[in-house]
Amino acid sequence: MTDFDPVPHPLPDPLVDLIAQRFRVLSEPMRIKLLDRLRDGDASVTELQEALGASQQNVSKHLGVLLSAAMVSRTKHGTSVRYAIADPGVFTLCEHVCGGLRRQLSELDAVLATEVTA
Amino acid sequence: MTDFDPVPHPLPDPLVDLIAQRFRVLSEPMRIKLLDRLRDGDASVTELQEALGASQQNVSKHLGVLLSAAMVSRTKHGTSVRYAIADPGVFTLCEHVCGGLRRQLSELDAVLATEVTA
DNA sequence: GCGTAGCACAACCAAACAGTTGTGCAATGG
DNA sequence: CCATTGCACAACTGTTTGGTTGTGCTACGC
Repeated sequence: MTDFDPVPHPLPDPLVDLIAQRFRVLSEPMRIKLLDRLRDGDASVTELQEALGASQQNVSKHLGVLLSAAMVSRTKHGTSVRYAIADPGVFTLCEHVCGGLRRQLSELDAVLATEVTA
Repeated sequence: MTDFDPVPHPLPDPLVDLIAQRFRVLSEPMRIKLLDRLRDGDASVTELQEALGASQQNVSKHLGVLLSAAMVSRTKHGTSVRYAIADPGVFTLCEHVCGGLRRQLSELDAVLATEVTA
């Protein structure tokens, strides 16, 4: 259940589109911030709005995108609505990206170092 | 060198922007296809163009984006230019995305199954 | 040199998208 | 009931961006 077949290669077109679409969902700073905030636990739209300092409509809109991608879950709770992380895998992705960024910085440092040494 | 500090939380704004920017680079099907093709080894613009069935200018443009993100490397080789994967980490990312997609499909199947059983 | 092949750059167009404004709607408290 | 709170939907706007077209530039073969 947790181990999968290797990813096909070359990637079939429909899969390519799905992958790109997934990345696109994560390509907005506000959505990253929302996910990062939800890492502390579920929250209402109002709470997220205050945490990010954005308009209520904008927050709702981005939450809608995340919900469509099934990255968050939506639960009506009285007069309020609580959003929560539905796919913790997104954090793994972010960590890998951060790792990649650090790698690039390290390489840049190395290049600059040799540059100076030379 | 290969193990890093944990990712800070909450994510500082500049880092959020970097992460989102990185994801944005990967949010285009054509760029995913280019990376997938380069997985077989380095290639010239013309080769990539023929492999993807796209225009030369468009391929060059997307390669430029990938190059700016340091995901590919560019090497002049005679009258031709060879592009190659510079950051193999992108494939890890793609695999994680694929894994997430499969998880979602599995869950969907499970839901449908209980739906039928009920 | 001269024509050609390989590639990148700039200008343009159309589509997608983020953000705001305005509004509708459901649930709660008085 | 009625006003208020919490949220989502729709329309609009400015910006971004993917793709095309046109062009310049560099390296090679003749």
